[in-house]
Amino acid sequence: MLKNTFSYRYKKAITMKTVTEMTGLSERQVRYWEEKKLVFPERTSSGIRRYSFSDIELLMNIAEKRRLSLN
Amino acid sequence: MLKNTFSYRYKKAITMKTVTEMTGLSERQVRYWEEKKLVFPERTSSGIRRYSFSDIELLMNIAEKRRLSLN
DNA sequence: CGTGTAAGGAATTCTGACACG
DNA sequence: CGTGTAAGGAATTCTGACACG
Repeated sequence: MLKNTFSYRYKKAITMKTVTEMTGLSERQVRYWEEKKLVFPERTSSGIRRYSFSDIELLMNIAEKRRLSLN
Repeated sequence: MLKNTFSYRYKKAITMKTVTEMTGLSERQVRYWEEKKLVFPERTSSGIRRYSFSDIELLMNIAEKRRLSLN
């Protein structure tokens, strides 16, 4: 059961559109932060990025910290 | 923490391609079982289906039962 | 540096239908 | 009944580049 719990959180299964909707970030931002080695999506065989819920939380944390540093 | 655990499992965030890869089912099968009221994905504003990990487990359970009944 | 955007192509998704059995 | 498939269109995703500041 615990094992499954973790797999839900870390399983890379979510595509870009859903990520931008859940985080409020733009595609550009999400890809840029990947370029900066802040997030590491997997890729499907055709090159589509797939993120985990954990990745999404990470992105939201980064965004929040950035907001705080700007104010 | 527990609340988050459940949200990972039930959050509708996964699109068709990933579902077919995780379940081994065809798109046709997944859509047909929806037609039969066995699974209930959400839809994005543009009409794209989104499934949860729970949905995927359900689909795998259905597939497994079907396999057993055929043997 | 961090992000928006237009460009062009490729992969994904959708529906309704026909086929087979 | 349950599933495959071809059709056509729409939405998504990708990369590399230019722009701005």
